[in-house]
Amino acid sequence: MEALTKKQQAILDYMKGHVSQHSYWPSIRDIQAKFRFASTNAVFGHLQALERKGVLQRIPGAARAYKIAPEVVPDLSETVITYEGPGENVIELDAVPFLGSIPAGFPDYTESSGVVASMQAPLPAGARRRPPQAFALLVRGDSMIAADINDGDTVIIEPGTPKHGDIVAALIDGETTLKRLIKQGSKVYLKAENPNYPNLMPVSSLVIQGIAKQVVKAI
Amino acid sequence: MEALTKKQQAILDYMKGHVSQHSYWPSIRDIQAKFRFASTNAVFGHLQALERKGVLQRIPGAARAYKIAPEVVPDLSETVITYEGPGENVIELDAVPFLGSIPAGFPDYTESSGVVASMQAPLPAGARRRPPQAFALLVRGDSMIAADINDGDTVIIEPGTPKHGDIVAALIDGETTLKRLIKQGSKVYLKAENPNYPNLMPVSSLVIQGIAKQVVKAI
DNA sequence: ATGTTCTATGAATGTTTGTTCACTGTCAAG
DNA sequence: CTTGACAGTGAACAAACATTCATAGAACAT
Repeated sequence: MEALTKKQQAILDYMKGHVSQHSYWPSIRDIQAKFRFASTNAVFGHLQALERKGVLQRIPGAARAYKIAPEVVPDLSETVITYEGPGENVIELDAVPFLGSIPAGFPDYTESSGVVASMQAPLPAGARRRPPQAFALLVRGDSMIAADINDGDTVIIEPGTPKHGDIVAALIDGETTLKRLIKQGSKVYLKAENPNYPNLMPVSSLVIQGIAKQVVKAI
Repeated sequence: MEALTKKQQAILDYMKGHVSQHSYWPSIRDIQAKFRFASTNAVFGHLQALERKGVLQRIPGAARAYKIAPEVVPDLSETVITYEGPGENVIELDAVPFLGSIPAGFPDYTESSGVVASMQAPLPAGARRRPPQAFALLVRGDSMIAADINDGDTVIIEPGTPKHGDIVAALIDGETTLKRLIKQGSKVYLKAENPNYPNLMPVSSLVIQGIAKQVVKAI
């Protein structure tokens, strides 16, 4: 499998995030607006590249119609992880499905803050039929650095309803972010664990993907 | 929640099945062709009705873009079911998620054979983020009558790779069917367990949703 | 130096697709 | 008998959308 360029990966990630959040694919113009292209043809070329490299299938002539190759989903079958499940039982997972990368930075401010812009939805479209209860994500960015979650680390995400103080994976504007959840009364904020970033980020409509339960440090 | 008419239910089911199988929504004209309407407006009216009744959300102006209300998913929380899991352990599930109805008949021949045409994809779009490993389906139709699976029964479906002779839930042409899987060499057939129906149904591209593991009889 | 690939702009085209309007028939309630 | 909700035909429109063509700068290997 030919490797993807940074922009191709970012576009693919955005598309996956859009599907996860909205349940339908973005149009070419949606992608164009997201990445601030001046021409739809820029997007078109990237989509062609994604299809040529075998990670995306376009349906000719149809609007907002794509498929994603299931094979793009890697896994952590080689890695043995002790995984703290709900309750007190510790499960030893030898094959936590690995479902992509995730940015810990602010999606829309990434370019000016030096955080890697690439992010990935936790559930690729081709593999969402019967996803596991828990999954692993690769962290990109440094906004969780104060929580000792750094670029390159792997985070185990478990579905569930998060409490105040939990580190959550949340979908905001089609992008997945990793942040600490702050509840103040009825208001919900996301807090980046990096002193260089603004502390509280008010969230109107956020979709919690899951709760970060364990971090596997990069070596 | 206002009740849906038969046709509305069928259209909603077809849309869900289409998303499950193709990963993108059907266009109005796709639905029109499926139900042999002479006018797109027939579909349009039904979609309006589905939205008015709160089970479907349309995105105005956008093509192939819909959302499904998560609340439409009922459950079996009241029912306690002993569920035979993989291996020999028997699990007592008190809340198997209930994900819709399924026809046991032939999707395209239903009108002439008296089988209820309504079917439903096992994973509604609004609830597919983190579906459970096992789920329950309501059986519609009588094509599995010889296997003592009748209209109104509930079947517990478990994901997995089926063997020859297993009763499976399979997606064919956007519709979910419940049939026995027959493997003859490299060829795969689906067999309806009803002497009134043609015995073997050759399948070119079928998507196995899961294997029927247990039947909860209707009372 | 030079061709090639990648990435992008800008404009144009033609199809797909949602949406609207006018009209008809059916069926049950008042 | 009438009214109104429901389901459908048929035609037409306008916006959304994918796609194509012409062009060009940057990076990079030959």
